[in-house]
Amino acid sequence: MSTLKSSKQRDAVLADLQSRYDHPTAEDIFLSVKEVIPSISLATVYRNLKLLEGEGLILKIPTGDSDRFDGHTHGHYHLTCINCRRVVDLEIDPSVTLNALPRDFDGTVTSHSLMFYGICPDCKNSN
Amino acid sequence: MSTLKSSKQRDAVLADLQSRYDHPTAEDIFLSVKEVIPSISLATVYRNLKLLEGEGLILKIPTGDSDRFDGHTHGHYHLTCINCRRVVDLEIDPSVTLNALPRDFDGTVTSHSLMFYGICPDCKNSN
DNA sequence: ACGATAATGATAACGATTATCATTATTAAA
DNA sequence: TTTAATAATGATAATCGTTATCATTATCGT
Repeated sequence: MSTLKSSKQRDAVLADLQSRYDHPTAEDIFLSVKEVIPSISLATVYRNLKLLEGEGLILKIPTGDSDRFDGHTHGHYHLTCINCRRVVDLEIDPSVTLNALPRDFDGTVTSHSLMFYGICPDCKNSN
Repeated sequence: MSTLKSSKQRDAVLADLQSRYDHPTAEDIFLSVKEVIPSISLATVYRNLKLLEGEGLILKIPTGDSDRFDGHTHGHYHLTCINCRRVVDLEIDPSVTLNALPRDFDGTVTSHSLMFYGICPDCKNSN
């Protein structure tokens, strides 16, 4: 299979993502990295975001509208603001139980959704 | 403001969603409801999914690819299969803590993400 | 029935993301 | 250090999911 070769564009995308604590879209990252590498193409940003996600170096956050990305992969959670559509970090004590998840913090929580990723029973049993 | 009028198309979309336990895309629902109302348009399905979601009668599940929908709004969770891309239900004891979320059930869990919805601190403080 | 307007079906338009392709950069080996 | 193989790039076309438009039809209170 193909082996990864280094590129300054990919390094710059990763560096940008690791330096910020908002949750930018691909377009946001493109505009930001463009200041450092003016010739970079939006397609290159998308390509490298996908590669970096595959490497486990960044996280893709599906939101219903444009995907957001996060350069910090340690366990933490997010809140999507239903007013401004921003995605902000939310630190939660991991000893809290599901039925006691925050309804209230510095902002206001109205609901939550929990998605697991893995192998479904059907796929697991048909190998 | 505008008041909702009943329509058999909307009723059919809701009935379809409430009768099934997979997590169909808008296209899936379109094909299924088409068997009952052959003249229905894909646009009508999208329109009504949005209306029903606004009414709180169904749930939209963002997944990174096409959105999925769920006609069962009681508290339960989902697993996205990274192999077949299906979304399946996952019942979890609500007394479990975040740091003890399942790594294992009938299938296999490799990771999870928790998204909250509400008002972010900035929006809350600038009203 | 009637009038106001919400809902429909058909389809064009849109925005986000991916594919294509000719060119350039990286890498390991000669 | 050339060279050959191939991964990565930039530009842009294509795709795909979803939304907007618009003329027509259905619903509902009067």
